[in-house]
Amino acid sequence: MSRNKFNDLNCSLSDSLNLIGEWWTILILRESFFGTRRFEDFQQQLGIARNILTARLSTLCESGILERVPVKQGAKRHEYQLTTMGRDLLTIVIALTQWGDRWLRKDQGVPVTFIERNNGEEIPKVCVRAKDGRELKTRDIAMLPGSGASEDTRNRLKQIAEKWEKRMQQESNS
Amino acid sequence: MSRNKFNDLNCSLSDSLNLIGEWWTILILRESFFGTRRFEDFQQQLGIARNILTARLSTLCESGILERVPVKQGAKRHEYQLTTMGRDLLTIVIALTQWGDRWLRKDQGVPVTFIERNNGEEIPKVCVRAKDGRELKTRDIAMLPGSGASEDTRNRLKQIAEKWEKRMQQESNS
DNA sequence: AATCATTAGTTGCAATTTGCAACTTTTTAT
DNA sequence: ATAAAAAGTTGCAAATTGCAACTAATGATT
Repeated sequence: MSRNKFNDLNCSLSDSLNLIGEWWTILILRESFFGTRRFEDFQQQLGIARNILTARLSTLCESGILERVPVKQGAKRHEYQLTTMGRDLLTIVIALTQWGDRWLRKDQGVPVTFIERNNGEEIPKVCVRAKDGRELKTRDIAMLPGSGASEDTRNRLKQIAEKWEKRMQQESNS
Repeated sequence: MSRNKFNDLNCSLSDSLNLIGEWWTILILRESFFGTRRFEDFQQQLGIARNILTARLSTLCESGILERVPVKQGAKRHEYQLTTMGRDLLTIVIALTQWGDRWLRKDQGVPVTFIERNNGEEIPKVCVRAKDGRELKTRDIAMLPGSGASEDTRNRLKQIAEKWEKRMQQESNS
């Protein structure tokens, strides 16, 4: 059977993963952020199979994350460039990299450091923050149905909230 | 041939993706953040095949993102709970969800809104920020070799920097 | 203690996906 | 004009995924 494209979950997370959750896709995006634009360069930097690269680049273009741009005026050959939508994935690329740095490189040391180009200051940890900049953890966050919530989503969120209540009570009793 | 476990790229991003980049893994983690702990509940909520769920939960436990905890004192049956390492992935789950909200739900409306549990305020956009809270974009960020950089990494970073210089010059000339 | 339902997996098989390498077709460079 | 590089495409073998049926424990009920 075909790989479920996570559809029925009424969650933007599944939608995102349908577009960028495939093998190689995020590494291709990382290369894009590094300035790589040409098929051959992606292929050599990543060592990805050419047919897979073709497929991924096509999906990324179709979904509006990359766009094909002529190499120069009127040329038929093209480059793959990040769109605004694609550049907005920077957060995710950096967050994943930082997480790997923190948890998988404890001993070996960090391979790459991100700094601000202006002043050379190290980029702080990307994390969920309140308006005032405090880092928020799981238990600081709750969920409400949004404007596009289905009946299913509403029910699920209610369930989750109740379960959470119950757990908090248990904890305070013990 | 086996799926390349992106090894030779000396980048924490590839390491992260090796652990959480597989199909279903991030959705399983989302369920964990929602409070799901039992095999059967993951299975029903996600509709994932049981063998795949088994495989993913095992990988997640082996890599220290989840841990198996007895359901109660001395019970042999267990639950899957996020570790600190796992909870630190909240950033990524929320960032991916928000990205989907922004770019894939323009019309339909957002299914779920994240708020602060304390005060009900909406959670701001997760993004790369400077210390003072400014959102940083791709061009505000540069990379330096870190303490664990291989010779290859150093060379690559040098290349990238040079390429960037060149591009900036071209832009200023035109 | 015996029976039954639930939970948590396992197994086998069919359908997809991936990787590799060789081949084609345009462009670009000399 | 010729050669080399760029950008894919194609065919086939190997690996992964999904499904459904099966098994083995636990927990609940009588």
